[in-house]
Amino acid sequence: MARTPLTRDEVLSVAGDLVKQHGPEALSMRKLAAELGTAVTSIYWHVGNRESLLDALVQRTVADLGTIRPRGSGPQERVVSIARTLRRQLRAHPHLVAMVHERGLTEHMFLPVQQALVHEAHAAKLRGADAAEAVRAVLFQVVGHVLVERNRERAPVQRPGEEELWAGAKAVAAEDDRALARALAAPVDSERLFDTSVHALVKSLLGPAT
Amino acid sequence: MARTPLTRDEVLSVAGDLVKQHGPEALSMRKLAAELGTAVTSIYWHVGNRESLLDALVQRTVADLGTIRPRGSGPQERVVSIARTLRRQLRAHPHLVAMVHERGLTEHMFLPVQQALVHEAHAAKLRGADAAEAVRAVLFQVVGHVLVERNRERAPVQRPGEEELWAGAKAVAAEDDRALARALAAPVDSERLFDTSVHALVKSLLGPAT
DNA sequence: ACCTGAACACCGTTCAAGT
DNA sequence: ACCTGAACACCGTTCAAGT
Repeated sequence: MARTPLTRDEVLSVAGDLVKQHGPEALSMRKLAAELGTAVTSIYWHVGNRESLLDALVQRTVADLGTIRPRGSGPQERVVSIARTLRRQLRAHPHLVAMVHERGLTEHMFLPVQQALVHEAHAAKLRGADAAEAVRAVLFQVVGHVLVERNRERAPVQRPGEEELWAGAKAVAAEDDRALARALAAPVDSERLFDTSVHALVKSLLGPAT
Repeated sequence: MARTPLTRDEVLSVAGDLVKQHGPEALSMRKLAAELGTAVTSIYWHVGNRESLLDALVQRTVADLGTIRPRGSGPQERVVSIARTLRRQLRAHPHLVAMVHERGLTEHMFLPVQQALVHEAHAAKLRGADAAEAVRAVLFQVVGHVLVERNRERAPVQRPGEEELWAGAKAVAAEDDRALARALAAPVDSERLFDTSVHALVKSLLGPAT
């Protein structure tokens, strides 16, 4: 029954799989030990405790984050492309990204993106504090949107859902605009909404001064 | 030692206090029982179990959410005022708001805000699907920003922090823009950033078509 | 250096028994 | 109708003891 010697890497890798699948709250030291075929206490020798195990997983995630290659001709298009890529990356491993966030390593994780955004802001003739604020506005926008999306997806059936809220005859709110009521009753197309919002923000921030 | 009869309201109120102060993860049935001066099992008679206790707290929060009075002359100003108010409300009881979110009641909680935004979109001459998308874009923007803010505040010391990241001589990223490097090294003024972003978004969405 | 089981102090929940 | 303690099945962590 005796198994091959346990390694720190093996612990992290199996723990990472469990977290990716079911989230950090589903990771118990006892379950992990069972999965590894060792005594619970062996894990402690290799990784200290549960908290530092999770910390180590987070470090890995940050290190693994790829770089960003902006596409498009003008700065505005390229910023939108950066935003789209970032959204996709963040949505790929939601549990791990959430953990990175909780541990305050978001800034670190986003350094490459921020550099790419700085480059585009400069290309759009923004300088100094204006450029910094544009970069941060886009970053907040993207991360915020992803967090809202995540929350909506994780959430169970909305009660009452958008449909009931806006469909009924009592939907006075829609102010006699049937098309509006219909649009608000339909489920959110969050990818489309993401594009619209980013475009709108970028247009204001990087567009010609008015 | 025998205390006055336990009521469901009392359980909820004490539980609510504990959650407001230390978050839901700090609420254990045993601690709550101790606080109430009863046996752990008495709580179960009144509220079922831990999960439905938290559900009940969430219901209360949603019901307690006040209405919104937009200020300002034009639709753009008024939307910004709605956004500011919403941000303030969401930041007042972060733990409870997070729980509302997790339970998928966000939509319900935001009905009044959404109605107010619909009104302003109409005032800005938006109709149908365009109005709906503008309303949702603003809502996502505000909620997203608040979530990012919350995460940043909850997070421990950033390592490396923005300062080190952008200050060093190796900060090639800043592309010879000293003012930019300085701005990115300074801590985020997230209220100002919020205003900038919302203004930018609103200007694009509600402003004159270009 | 690495692994182990026993033990401690916590959980949420169920249940039969009390009044 | 309301409350109770005992018991069950879980936790994370420590520690002395093994090899």
